This record gives sequence, C-alpha cells and structure tokens, in this order.
Amino acid sequence: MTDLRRLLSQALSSALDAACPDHPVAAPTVGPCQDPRFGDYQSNAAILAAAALKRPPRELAEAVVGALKAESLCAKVEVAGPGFINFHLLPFRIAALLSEMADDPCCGIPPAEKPKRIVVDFSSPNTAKAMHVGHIRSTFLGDALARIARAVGHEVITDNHLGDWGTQFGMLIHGYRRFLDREAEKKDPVTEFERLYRLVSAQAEAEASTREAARRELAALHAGDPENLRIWKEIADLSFTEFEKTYRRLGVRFDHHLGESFYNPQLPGVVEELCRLGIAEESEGAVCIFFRNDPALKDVAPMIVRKKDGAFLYATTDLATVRHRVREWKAEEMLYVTDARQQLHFKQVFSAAARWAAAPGNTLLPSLDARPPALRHIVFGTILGADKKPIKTRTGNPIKLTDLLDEAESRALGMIEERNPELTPSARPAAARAIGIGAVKYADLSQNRNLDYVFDWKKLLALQGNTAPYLIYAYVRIRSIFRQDGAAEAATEALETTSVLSHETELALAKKLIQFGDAVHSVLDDCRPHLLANYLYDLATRFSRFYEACPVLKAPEPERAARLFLCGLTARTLRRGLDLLGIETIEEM
RNA sequence: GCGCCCGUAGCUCAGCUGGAUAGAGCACCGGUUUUCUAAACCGGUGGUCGGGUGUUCGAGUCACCCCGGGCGCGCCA
Repeated sequence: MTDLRRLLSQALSSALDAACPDHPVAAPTVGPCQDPRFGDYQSNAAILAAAALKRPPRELAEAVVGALKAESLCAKVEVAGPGFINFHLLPFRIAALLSEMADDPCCGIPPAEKPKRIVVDFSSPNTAKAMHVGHIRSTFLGDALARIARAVGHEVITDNHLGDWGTQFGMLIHGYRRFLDREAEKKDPVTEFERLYRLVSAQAEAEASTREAARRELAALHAGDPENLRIWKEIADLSFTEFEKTYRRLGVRFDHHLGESFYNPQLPGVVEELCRLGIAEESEGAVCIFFRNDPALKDVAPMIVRKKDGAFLYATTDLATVRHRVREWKAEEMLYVTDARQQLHFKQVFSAAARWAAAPGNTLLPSLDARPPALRHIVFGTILGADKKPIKTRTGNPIKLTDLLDEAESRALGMIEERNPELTPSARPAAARAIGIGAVKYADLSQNRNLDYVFDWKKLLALQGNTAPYLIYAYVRIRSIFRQDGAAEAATEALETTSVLSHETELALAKKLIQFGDAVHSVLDDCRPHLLANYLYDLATRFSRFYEACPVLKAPEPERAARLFLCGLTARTLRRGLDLLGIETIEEM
C-alpha cells in the first residue's frame, strides 16, 4: 500500500535539493501533526537545514515550499511557526488511501525493508511450579512482539526457554520417592510437586540428612541414573502439559520449547572452548569470564560459567543457547523478554557472546563470514499490588496465573450479565473470556514496559479509558451495525463513494486509519507494544465521536455507503490491531 | 559504595525519541437518548513536568550536579 510519509519525504527531499543544494538533511522526517489545526503532516526539515547553513529558517522554508511538487497529495502546504512545513492532504487522496487499505490483505502494514530472522525468547516458566503473575509480562510482551514482527514480514521463531534442569530437582526427586501422593499427582500434578518441594525444602533446612539425600539425588540425576531420569522426565512432562493448557487459554504459541536440560550436554564443551579461546579463566576454583576491557562491566563481579563444585550455571546455558540459535536456526537477532532485574546478567552474556563470536576458531558462528547476532534484552518492570509492592496473595505467595485468569473471566461475566442481560446465555462465556483475558493482557501491553505498574481490577475492566473492554466495545458497536438489515451488502460497494467524507469526525477517523501501518512499525523501533495500544485507543475514541455525531444506517446516500465503509475498515483495523497484541474480539457483548 | 530504571494534575498513566498553547482515564461539577449497544459522547475544575545549571531558534524530552523512590552487584535463576 502507498507509503504516504515516504512520498511526502521524497517530495520534500527534492524540494530541499532545489532550494538549497548544499543542505545536509539526508532524509527529511515527516510525521503527523500533533495539533490538527496545523495540518495533517508536518516536517521540521527546513529548520534543521537552516540551522546547519546559518540561514533564516522561515525564508528557507518558504523557498522549499515554493519548489515543492506535492499537488497530487496536498490541498495546501504552508510554512508556520519557526519554519515548520505543514501538509494538508487532499480529501480524495485520503479516500483513495482508505480504499487501498481496505483492499490490502496486510491491512495497510507495509513490509519491513530488511526482513530478519528473529528469535523471541519469552515466558520461561519453571518445571514443577505453577505459572504465576511473574510470568505475565514476559508472556504477553513476547507473544505480542512475535506477532507484530511476523506481521511486518520478519521470520520469527518463538522459543520457550523452560527452567527444567535446576538444583530443585534434587529435592523434588527425594520428595517424589518418599512422599508422593499418586492421586494428587494425577489430579493436579503441579500443585503436588509444589507440595513436595516445600515439604522437602523445609526438612532440608532443619536436618542435614535431608540435605544430603537431596544432594545425592541431584548427583545421581546428573550422572544419568535411569530411575532419577525417569522421575525427572515425568515431572517435566506433567508440568509442561499444565503450561500448555494455560498457553492455549491465552492463545500463545511457541515454535520451540528448548529448556535448560536440552543444553546440559553441551555445557562442558562450551566452558572448555571458552577457556581455550582465552575468554574464560579459572579463579578461586570456579571458571569465570572477566570483563576487564568493557568499561560498563569491568568493575562488577565476573560471570561464573562453572562453579568450583563443577556445576554449570544459567550463564553457561545462556551462552550455549546463543550458539544453538545462531548455528542451527541462523538467527540474526534475539529478543530476551525478561524482567529488569536481569539486566546485568544479560549485559554480561551479550558481552561474552560478542567476544566468543569474534574469537578465531569459535564454534558459535556457523561460518567464518557469518555475522554475530544482535542480542537485545527487552526489559520490563514489576507488577505491583495496591500497596505498591510486588503483587502477592494475602499469604505472601505469588498469585497463580490460572487463578488470576479465572477471576478475570468471572468478573467480566458479572459485568456482562449486569450491563447487557439481553445477551444470549450461550454467547456469554466467550465474551467473558475475550473481555476478561483481553483486559489483563491489555493492561500490561498498554503501558510503557520498562515501568512498574499497579494491578487494579477496577481500572483494567473499566469501559472508559484506555482498556480492552473499551476497545472491544467499540468493535462490538460497529459489528452491531452490520447485523442490521441491508447493511452487509452496502459495505462492499462503498469504495468510490469514500470521497464524500466531509464531517470532521469522519475525517479525523479516516486520518487515523491511514496511520495504522506506521503505528505497527513504531512498535518494533524499540519493542514497545504500548505504542500500538495507544494508537488503537485513539482510533476507538475517534470512532466513538464519529458514532455519536453521524448516523450511519439512517444517513442518505452517498453518505450512508461511505460511513458503512468507514465502519467496516475501522472494525477490521481494530480487530487486526488487537490480534497483534494477542487479544481476541467478539461480535456481541 | 558502584551500576541500571524511574519521578508529569489529588490517583493511575500517555507525551510519537528536540517542536508550536503538556494530554487521557478515574475522582469532582454540569450537560446529551423517539436513531445503529448511553457499557457511550460533550463541557468545566485541576500542572513550578522532583530541584538546579547548561546545550540552542526551541527542553517534560539531551548533558552535568543534587533530592527522592525501586532494583541489581562471585559460585540461585
């Protein structure tokens, strides 16, 4: 679909060349105006060029506008303020863009100029433990980023790096052998594993014999004891089955779930290679990587890749994981969606991986001319309770994700029954699910990810404000129009009539619609899905204003057809946008 | 002590990476329905953008210094 900003930028670039050939502005940026009174799009390129050339900015801007050839796009181009160039689009061009967008299977999202193969690493729950609020942000952010990266044409591989090989298995296996309740395991395996772990860990604290027993079970597991391996696998499989239920409920999908255990056999080789290449060295009995030449890391503790007892750590696993993704998957970029507390760890891993990739004779890169991967830590803050402390249950435990989702759905169901008793009972569960789970996801995704946020049921389920229910309600209102007699067929033949858009709320809505592609792309600049959420909220707000001001079905032709067209395109954009955030829409609520 | 993140309306948050008169929702006050879901929409009240210095045509945004809060810093993940 036509990239409006690029066309304006190119026109502006030519005009700049003509007006002052020695200007230094390589690619003039054109963006939407903040205030609609100024116009539709604007650029500060003339001000920047004038500053560099020490010329009066307004004068230069006037010259640029004089040389500008944009009659096919703009009704008016004018200079304002200190030298801004403001573009006023031709209404029929807006209509033409809307028609293009409606015909575009990609909903007007332009493809990325340079498609990449990107691994998104997110969620990563621990075996034998229930998923809890701590997994929410990683799961939602990672899934949304993967969906958005795919939508613009990147090749995305999602990978769930499960915590399935920690020291906790010593205690778990000991507990399994001594205290397992088969019935409980059958009914709710993860809860039973959690019980075993708590039981043994309490005993271990009190008595040395339990500590010793757990240590022996762990050593046996590592040595390949068949029975311990079988127990380990049973625990891992049953846990994974539980995770899958939650992911299905959330609509989250992984291409791979290569946990820590997958990399375990590679770890001795990785450490050996790092030592051989001079990247790692022994220190106080452990094998460490020091960062003496890295100004940001030289003063902090080294990264340990092998403990003095010979065990490996998650730093080791993470390095092995980088290698696997580069060699086997040809990954060019990796996004690690984990919380902010792991920043130092990832800085170290990334720094070590860069040295590894640069070392002659390394096995990280598949070939000599292969480029090292871009590794990015997608940081996010903590979810807080009303007391501004990390959210917990009353007893101080993390809130289980399934409990949270159950509560979201039941609250949403209550809302629906109260506000719209006429909704047929059979449609209620699906609506409650979409609204409840969508609200929890949206609360997370609509906020700047690197901030902590306060979890508040009342706010996230509110029908007013920047919430999923508000967006879904806007969608539902549109769909309701199309269920009326005679609406459906009219919408398909509206394309030529879109030039009748004249009401200010129609134009405001139309101008927002054509920015959808920009909004989607802006997310990937810095992996911030809330930019798309902000866009959708603004779009829904503009739709609501239009809906109040302009009757659709009762309008005379050709307005009626044009408005139906706008409604149809708005619905499609809202649905696609919410889908990119991993949020379902429904037809009625 | 060192490092990272943060501080915007009474509360919860945006602010398009340096643009024009800083915006939403909640709360408070008032208005809108013979019309497609009023679960909505419109208007009003509310600001020393933590403080200071600097950079420049222009700073909530960038730099430096303070103040305040959160998190992290050798054998956990």
